[in-house]
Amino acid sequence: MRCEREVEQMAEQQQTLVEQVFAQIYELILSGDLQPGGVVNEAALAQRFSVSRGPVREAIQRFHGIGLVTREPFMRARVVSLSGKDLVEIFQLREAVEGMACRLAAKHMPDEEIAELLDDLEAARGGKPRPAQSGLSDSVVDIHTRIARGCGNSRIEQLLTRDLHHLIRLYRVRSRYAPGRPKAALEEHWRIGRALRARDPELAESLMRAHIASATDTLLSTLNGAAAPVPATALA
Amino acid sequence: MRCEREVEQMAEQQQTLVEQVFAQIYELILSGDLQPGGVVNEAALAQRFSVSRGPVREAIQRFHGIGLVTREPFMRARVVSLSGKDLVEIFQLREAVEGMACRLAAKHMPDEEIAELLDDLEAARGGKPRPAQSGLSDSVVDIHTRIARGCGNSRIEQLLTRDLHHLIRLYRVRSRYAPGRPKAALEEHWRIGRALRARDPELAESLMRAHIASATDTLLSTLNGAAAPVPATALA
DNA sequence: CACGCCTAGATTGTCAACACTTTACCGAGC
DNA sequence: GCTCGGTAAAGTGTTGACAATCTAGGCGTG
Repeated sequence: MRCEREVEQMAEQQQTLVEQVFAQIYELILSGDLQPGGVVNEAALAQRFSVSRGPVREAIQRFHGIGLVTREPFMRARVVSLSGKDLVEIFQLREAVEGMACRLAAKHMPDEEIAELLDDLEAARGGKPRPAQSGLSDSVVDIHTRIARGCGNSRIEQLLTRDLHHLIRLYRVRSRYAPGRPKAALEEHWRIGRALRARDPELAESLMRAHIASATDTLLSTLNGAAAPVPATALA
Repeated sequence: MRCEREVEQMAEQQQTLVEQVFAQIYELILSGDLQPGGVVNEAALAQRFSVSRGPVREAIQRFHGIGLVTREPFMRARVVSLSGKDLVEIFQLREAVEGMACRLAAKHMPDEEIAELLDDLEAARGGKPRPAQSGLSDSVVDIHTRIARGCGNSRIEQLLTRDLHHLIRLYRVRSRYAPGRPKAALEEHWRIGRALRARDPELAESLMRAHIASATDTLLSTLNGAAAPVPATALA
């Protein structure tokens, strides 16, 4: 009755090949296996995933729509390569959107989530590496992601955690921390957390914006100074 | 040497079929031929454009990436249908991003563009329908688009003029103006223009945010009041 | 030795056929 | 008469083959 691909299908959750290929290519990009600016070879990927080129092409078009891949007729598709200018632009956008997310989070985020966030910040400030909370608690995700998730606006959440995060994570793989910045960032995080607990939207927004603006400054000086790979995500 | 499709290719600018199909489907969506929530039939579109289903599928995947089309395995693809909640979320996002765009525009927009903008606002306020500026001057585009273009941050510009505009335009086709709102909007536009000319980033940003927040309020009451199609773009 | 043509390989673009899934319709049974 | 199952049709998912294009390397000519 069913074809011989049944087993495979079940193991793959009845997903479409396009979905799987999309996810796998995404992994390749994040892991650095496909580097920014590197070519995306349809045939090679198809062979690697044991599928035909059709699904691979469709997945690549989707990446094109998302903005992670650029494409010109008959030229090879390439993973986007962000210039310093691009990164600054992204950080400016983040400043506006995360500020708004923070404002909304101060209004809508549940009390317990804020409390948990403050606990984690406390632990981080103390330098202790969090008491390995058993199970897959999502309290390990960073403050920016948690605020984005807690802001109650799914479109803002998507933009911050998916679209922009995608781009910034491209440059995370071999990131190094900017000296001195993490400590200042921690202090700023702490202030933001308190503003959330105080349910002060105005303050929360302005603190977050200042926080990211300061990260942008650090980013700029890093860009101008070293030719080293940009530690974009280590800044905020 | 060349194949018999040469003529056709030349006429179509050597574009890829995927590109053409993408553009044509986009037109169908904007024109209301493909309605929000409506199904996107691959075979029908392929036949309509005289291509095979391959390019159509790839174009649809790109729309999926952009967020204009939703898709579930083996279910038909559908044009996104925005709920009232979605629209409010989009307007909140716009408030943040257009505010930032306005701030940046106050810093970076060229003097002559600002002057031109103020001229057009003046004409609009006077009620005169602009002296049909010959040629394809882009001064006819609305103030929001012009500020987005003039902010100097291409990513913000893309988000405002492409991604979000796409979504909002879905609901423009048979839009009706909210009574009284356009006049207030015109006045707010005017104030924003003056803040730009004064090169006051703080003021420009806060005015724009207030402008969009006010449009959001109107949107909300429209949503709660009438069941009529939402005149989203007529608000700001 | 440099430069340009030009041929062969690699890669992308398009298509038509086939496999699979859902949906809608229709008749049997209660 | 209504519901439940099954079958046909419509639609989506996937594939391999073929066409068009770009790219790299060899060859001859100046």
